Amino acid sequence: MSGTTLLPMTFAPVPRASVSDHVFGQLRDAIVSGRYQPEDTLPGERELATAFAVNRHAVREALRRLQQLGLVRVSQGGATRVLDWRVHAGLDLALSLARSGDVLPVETLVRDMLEMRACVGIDAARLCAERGDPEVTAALVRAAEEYGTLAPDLDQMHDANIAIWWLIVRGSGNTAYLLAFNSLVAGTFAVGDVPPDARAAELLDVAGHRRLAAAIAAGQGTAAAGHARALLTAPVTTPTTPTTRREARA
Amino acid sequence: MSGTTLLPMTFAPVPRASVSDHVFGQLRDAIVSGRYQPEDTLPGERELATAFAVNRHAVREALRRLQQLGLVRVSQGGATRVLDWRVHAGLDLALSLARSGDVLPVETLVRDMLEMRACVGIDAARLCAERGDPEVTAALVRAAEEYGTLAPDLDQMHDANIAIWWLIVRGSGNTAYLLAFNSLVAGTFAVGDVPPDARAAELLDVAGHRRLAAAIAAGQGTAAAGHARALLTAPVTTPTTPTTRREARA
DNA sequence: AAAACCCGTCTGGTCCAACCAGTTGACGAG
DNA sequence: CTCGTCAACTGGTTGGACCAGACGGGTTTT
Repeated sequence: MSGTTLLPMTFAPVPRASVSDHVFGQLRDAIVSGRYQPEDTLPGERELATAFAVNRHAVREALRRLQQLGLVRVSQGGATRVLDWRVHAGLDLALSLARSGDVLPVETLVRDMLEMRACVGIDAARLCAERGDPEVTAALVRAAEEYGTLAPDLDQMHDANIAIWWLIVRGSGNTAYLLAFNSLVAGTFAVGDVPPDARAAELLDVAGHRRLAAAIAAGQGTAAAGHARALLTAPVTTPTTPTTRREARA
Repeated sequence: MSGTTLLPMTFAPVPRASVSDHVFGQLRDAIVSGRYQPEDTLPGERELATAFAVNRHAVREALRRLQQLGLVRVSQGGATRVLDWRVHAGLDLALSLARSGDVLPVETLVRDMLEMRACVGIDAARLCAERGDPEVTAALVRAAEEYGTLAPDLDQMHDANIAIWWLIVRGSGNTAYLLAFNSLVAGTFAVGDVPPDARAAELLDVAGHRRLAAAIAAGQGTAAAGHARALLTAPVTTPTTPTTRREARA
């Protein structure tokens, strides 16, 4: 317990990207940004290896990840072809899309993810109320109680908020919702500066979260959905100074 | 055109899985089925390589894919640890979950995916009506027209149905919806025998799809959402022999 | 001339062997 | 007992070699 020197917690662990991570990132950006069009043939592995100045194995590992994401289709003997990510990529791509922001405007992607969060969250709240495990709902009420104690600190509230919604999604018993929730959380984290201030109003609405938890614990699906809607649709409909924040692209 | 012998189209291309695909599949199943618990340490790469009787690179490529899915966390120097997929995996895992059905009951997963499809589809229809590109809505009306001509053939209707919904989701302008839709479609395909008969009622409702397309083309968001709900919630609410099928948990 | 075939050469797939680079933990010096 | 050191892990990277499937152009056949 002693011996650990106190450090400012503003330090983030230095990201140590491996060689194949770099290759993956560059190829991913090149594909999602359209520099490689669908059905284009990627350069051969050996050629890519020399171009990136890395070993061929590193290129192969990167290609495997791209294949897993649905960005390329590799076939022995034939060339590796680029797929249309709008057709073949799954929600996990949102994370990658967020990281390399030059694909489509970051704020559009954020809006999309918030919309989806609302859509899924509302239904998850309803389902959690209707078929939620008493244990989970109890934990939810408890979490909603403790949520208020973090009142001013938005960062802590953000984490606690995610924990609350994780309980709700988990309690809905819908695995697809759970996985989609994870994808959205990861994507939101990746985009970094998500909530300008619209999220703040939602996060600070302690009473709203408490009402939501109560409705779920009471098994009132419709009421729970209503409270969830009140919480989740606010950021989407509130434009928050429309035509500002458009820099960071030059 | 000549020379190609006529073949019954019931033949499916033989799946040629590479070595790393096998390794990936086995490790994935071992993890999602719980044979490896979260925080467990996976055997070393060299050990896995000898266990699978393959080269270490094949193991590494498989591990990269698992990492991409959010199933493991690898760190140089330290051991590769198993992550809790319910926390770290994204919606793309649904496909893997469907493939190795021993994780959770297949029909539960199908129900979850249908629920999510309804949730997303309804909102996408509303958004497509409200902010859909005229080109897309026109194509949608056209697709809905042609949809009826495939009347009896359920397989063709299934494909055409996916095409229609792809247009709607695309027209909604929400990239997250689009990616989630792709994940769900892939997962549904992977599960194979999706629609017992509940889907049939939905697929055969040609008029319903036409109404939906018309509402979207007219820009009537609420009406579109209503028609979408009518189409999409039927399979979910229809229990198909209610209190049966509850086994597969012992 | 047109169709069928064959084979060189390209692609990715797999393997072996070695070494680099962090992490961990046990062991010995203080 | 504490602390530094170091050996023994772990994954990360490299090079080279060979196998297997696909493609394309040239040759043969019709």
